[in-house]
Amino acid sequence: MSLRHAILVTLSDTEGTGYEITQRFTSGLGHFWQASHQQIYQELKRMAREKLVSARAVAQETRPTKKIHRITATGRKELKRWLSVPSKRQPTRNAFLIKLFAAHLIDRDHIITELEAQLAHHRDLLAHYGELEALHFPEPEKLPFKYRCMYLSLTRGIASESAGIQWCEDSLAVFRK
Amino acid sequence: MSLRHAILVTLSDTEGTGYEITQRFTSGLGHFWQASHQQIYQELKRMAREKLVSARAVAQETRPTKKIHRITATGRKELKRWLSVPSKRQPTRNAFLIKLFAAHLIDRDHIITELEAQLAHHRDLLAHYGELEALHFPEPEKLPFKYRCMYLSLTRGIASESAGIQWCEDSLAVFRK
DNA sequence: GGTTGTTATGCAACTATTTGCATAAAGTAT
DNA sequence: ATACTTTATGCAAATAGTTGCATAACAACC
Repeated sequence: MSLRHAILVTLSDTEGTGYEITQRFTSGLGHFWQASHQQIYQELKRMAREKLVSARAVAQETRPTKKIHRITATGRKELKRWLSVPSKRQPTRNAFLIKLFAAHLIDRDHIITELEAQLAHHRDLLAHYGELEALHFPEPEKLPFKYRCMYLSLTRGIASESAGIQWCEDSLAVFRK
Repeated sequence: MSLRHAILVTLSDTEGTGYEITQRFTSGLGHFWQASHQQIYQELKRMAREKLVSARAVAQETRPTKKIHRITATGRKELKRWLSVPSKRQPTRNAFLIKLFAAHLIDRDHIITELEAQLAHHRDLLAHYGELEALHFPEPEKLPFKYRCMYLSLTRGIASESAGIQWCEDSLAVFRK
């Protein structure tokens, strides 16, 4: 049940509508926990029912009425509780590695194409993380503790993608040879 | 729908019961795609209905009757089809990184404990992969193509865990300072 | 003699996620 | 003019995965 906790994290600083939370997921937190707007709206409804967030409707002139969600004291307490208990690990699920495992059943071109796609994706993400780093964390050593933590989660992404790139390049070399 | 394809991969060489397939997942393929026995039994039932596998019951003297599943021609065709189309990537879901992102809300000891747990887990996995490597792939350059592919998927695991260890150690240094 | 582990299967209930659809109005680009 | 994107919400159905339980017999260990 981490989706609700991820939502609580996005709301712990700033209140927001389902739409805004969806955007925060797309740009920031979503790199660690992806969620669609349908999921987020549903979860917000449940969270409101359980008093983890409060919702107030705000009518707008030109745009549809929006519902602004704010974390409650209960929500904050629940977030802290969750942060303090060890989380069990997500099960790994990587379809590409299953394919590679059985790659001898198809021809090399397919594998190379997939490997290239993986490589391109790792490179895109790494470039994106690099931009975030340059933009938000130009001097990481000088950051206050809070941003230092956020920066660390970004470095995790950078490390993963770098390792992924290296592995893809090495593997491509094997198949091209 | 990769579970069924992972099952087809395990059956592409050797037939097996739900129980045996579960074990194969636990030891081998399960490093890329985890699945419980309940899931596997259900999926096998569906796959039998759709003629991707055939099942035959085998009575045993001392043990319960078992159902041996074998991949059919249709199943093999479906596996090849799946292997040849680019797979969309699994959404990332890493609860630990959400926690780290919001780590400033709790005290450092909790974060250090979690980081140590992550580190221990990465080390365990790396050690395990190292054993698999020594056992099954002592001389990777000399492997026939099929085993070369399997070996590559193992090296992916090794690369990921190594990167994870490095990052955990670096991050722990930040928090301990 | 009792507990634990292995072999072997499965149902039922629940939670989580995905996919497809629907509405509605304004802004922006071709 | 027309098409696409953005803002803003949501329902419904389907698929996927988790958790808890149940059965049954033998083998190994203490």
